Amino acid sequence: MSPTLREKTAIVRRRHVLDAAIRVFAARGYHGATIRDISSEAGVSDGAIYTLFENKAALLLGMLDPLDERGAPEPLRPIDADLDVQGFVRELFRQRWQTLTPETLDVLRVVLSEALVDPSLREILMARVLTPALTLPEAQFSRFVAEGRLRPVDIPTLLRGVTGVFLGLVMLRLLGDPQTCQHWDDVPEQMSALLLGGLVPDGAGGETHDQD
Amino acid sequence: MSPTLREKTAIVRRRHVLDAAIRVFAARGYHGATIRDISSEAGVSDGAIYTLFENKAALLLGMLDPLDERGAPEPLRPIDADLDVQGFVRELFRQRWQTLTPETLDVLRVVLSEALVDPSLREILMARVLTPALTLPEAQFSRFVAEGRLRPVDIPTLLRGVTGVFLGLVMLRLLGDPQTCQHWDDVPEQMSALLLGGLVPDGAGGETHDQD
Amino acid sequence: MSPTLREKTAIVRRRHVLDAAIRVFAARGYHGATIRDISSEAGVSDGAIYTLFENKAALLLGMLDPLDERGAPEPLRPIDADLDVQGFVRELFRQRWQTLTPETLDVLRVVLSEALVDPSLREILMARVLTPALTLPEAQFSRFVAEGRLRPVDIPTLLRGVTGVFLGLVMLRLLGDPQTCQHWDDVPEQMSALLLGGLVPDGAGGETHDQD
Amino acid sequence: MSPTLREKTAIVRRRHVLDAAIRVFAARGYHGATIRDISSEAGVSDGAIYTLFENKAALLLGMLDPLDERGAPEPLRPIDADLDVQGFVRELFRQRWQTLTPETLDVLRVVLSEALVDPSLREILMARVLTPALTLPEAQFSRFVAEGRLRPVDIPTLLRGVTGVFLGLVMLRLLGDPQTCQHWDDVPEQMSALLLGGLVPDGAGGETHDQD
DNA sequence: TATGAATGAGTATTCATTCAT
DNA sequence: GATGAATGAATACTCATTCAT
Repeated sequence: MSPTLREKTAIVRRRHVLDAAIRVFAARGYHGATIRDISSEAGVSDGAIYTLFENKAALLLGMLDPLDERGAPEPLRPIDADLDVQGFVRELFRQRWQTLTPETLDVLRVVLSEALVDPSLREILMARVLTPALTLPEAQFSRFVAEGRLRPVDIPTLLRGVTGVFLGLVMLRLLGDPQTCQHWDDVPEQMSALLLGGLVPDGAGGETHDQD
Repeated sequence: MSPTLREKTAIVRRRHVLDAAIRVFAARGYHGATIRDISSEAGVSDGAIYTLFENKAALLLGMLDPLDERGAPEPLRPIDADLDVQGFVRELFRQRWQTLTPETLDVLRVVLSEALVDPSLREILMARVLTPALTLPEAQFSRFVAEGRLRPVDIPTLLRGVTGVFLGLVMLRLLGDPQTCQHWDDVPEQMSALLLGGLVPDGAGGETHDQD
Repeated sequence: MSPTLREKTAIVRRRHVLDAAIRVFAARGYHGATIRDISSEAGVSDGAIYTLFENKAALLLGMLDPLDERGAPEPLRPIDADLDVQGFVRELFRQRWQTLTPETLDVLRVVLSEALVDPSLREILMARVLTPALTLPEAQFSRFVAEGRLRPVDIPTLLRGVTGVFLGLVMLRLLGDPQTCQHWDDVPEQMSALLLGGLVPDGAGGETHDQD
Repeated sequence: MSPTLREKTAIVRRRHVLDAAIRVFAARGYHGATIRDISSEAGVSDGAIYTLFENKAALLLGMLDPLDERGAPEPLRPIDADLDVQGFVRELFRQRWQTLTPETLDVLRVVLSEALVDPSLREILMARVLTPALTLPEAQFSRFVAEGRLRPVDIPTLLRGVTGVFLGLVMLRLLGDPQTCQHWDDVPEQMSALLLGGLVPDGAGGETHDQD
């Protein structure tokens, strides 16, 4: 065992193994990765994994913790109250994009992959990541509508749209769309602009949102 | 049995097994499903699967065929040329939603799950499904821009947005967001309205898309 | 696969594997024996074991079946009704000894070993082997007592004694007592004689069993 | 701490760990019990076990020591020389039964279980427990025969019978025969009576022991 | 000496795939 | 072609043992 590892406390060790697991899972998928793969990548023994995690599935769940730590708090950050709508939406996209570090994208790759076919993981992902993303900004949007600074759209629907764009573009990136990957840093600005201004030029008869 | 009929039988059998595979994969995931599960569901023997498909992975690839058959051709259908922008966008969303039969959603659940962690499947999915979706409507949108009926947005970016919303909402549905599941049939209309009109009321200073 | 094995039906195959398991378990103990050991001994693959038996424990339970087949029926055989006490007891011992083929002794070695520390196996052994041995001869002994041909001993106690001697001598043999192993075939006669006649010579004041 | 006390502590610790091991082995079996189980039960660390015992097997062997201490010395106790046969046999059974404390039964459960399938343990058990039990009373019985107070039976055979009954009834108890468990304290008296008096009433033609 | 975290060899079981019938 | 029993490689997990502190 290297001195570097030795001086690490259990929690650091745990984090170290988790990082290795994220890399390996992202590269081979949850099922394609063996405990041996992960322990090798982390530079520990097979058995050590099991002193830190209950089992292989716990490694997957453990990957969600940093997602909370880094992802969730951000949207909670009180966005400047007298921001205008444009500023708010742009800031929302920007914040969400900021959470998407390479490691977070690796986590999402694996967690989304498994959540699609594992109901229990799905519930956890829903409760810890998606539901916050779908509800926290509700208050702010409601205020904007009340103040007439936003078209009177259905807020939950709006949030599905906003989160949908975010999630969809993450998928496009994870699925390897070259254009999305290449212009990744511009995407939040582009998407907020798209959503804010709409497609139809003013006066072009674009009164299309009085449905519903 | 004539060779033609024999061959036809093979095709029908293949389709039959594929349908069973879709159900089983969707329920247990690709890795959680065994050949035995699938052969039981299809009412054939284990060995029979291997006369119809090279191996387990070929079942997964086979699931993409009907996606082509039903999904891809649709966007190709020449949308009425003198449709206005609103009509075109709405029709685009409607068509894509129409492809999302329960079976297609099952296919997407499994294929997206695997594509996230399997580069080779990713490429195939990209080539056969996503690239068409991201490029075919380009021409029409370009014409709209040229005619001044659409804000002068970057077309590829626009298509990432449109496809992103679509993909993101599919994800929200597959991940079990109750609101998305419940109002599934209203979503295309809501999303096209959102995209077309934008969030900012006319005259509210929403000139936000001159960035880039 | 050898032609010899090939022609065996599943039930014969099962028996074949069970025989191998008995040999291996007897040699290494239940826990010391690996599935690989058994499959090698039987000349089949690891996986084949699991098409014939639920799991390793089922191999152990399966070993009890022949014990029933060969062991239980014997004591049931209607022993000649007008046999005298001496004849009956001798016949009882002889029959029980007959069941103790080398293979049965191997089975007993393993089953007794595990039953001592596994309550569930204990129950099964009790129900299928010991209880019959402890109760079936009750009727005959009762008749002997009623006819005054047997001292008025407590029948259940007597049967514990008879079965105890049997079980104890099996243990002595299994534990390797040289004398017991060497004179194994004489043991039933010796023990029935011992039990029948008692230790104290007639008239030596040996009226010791009027207690109770 | 003086060397003596330190040493004493080690001995006490050893005994303490051994007691814990007996309880755990009896409950889960030798193979079902982990070092962790035992160290937890004893309230020491895993590593501490290995300062007191060479390895797991040494714990098993260690369990035999108290069996010597309590079990073996007893039969050696010079039984009153002018005891009559009945008294001697009864005393023999009583002494053996006295050694069967609950803890001794736990030890026997585990040791017999393992000895059945482990030749090396078998030899040790034979040398330290069974051989003494099978030979020590020989002298006394020989004298009785010489004095004509005992039928002229083969002494080694007689001792197999006596020890066999003992061992067999211990097995019946350990295997959970309800009757044996319930009347456990009466068993020595019953069995000595049975052996002493025989089954056949005097004068009923029970001259059955002139075999051999 | 005691600790208990780390080690890694060992194993029951699964399951994609084959192939004799 | 169809069958399904047999194959055996692959793998998560356990636990006796060690050793740095």
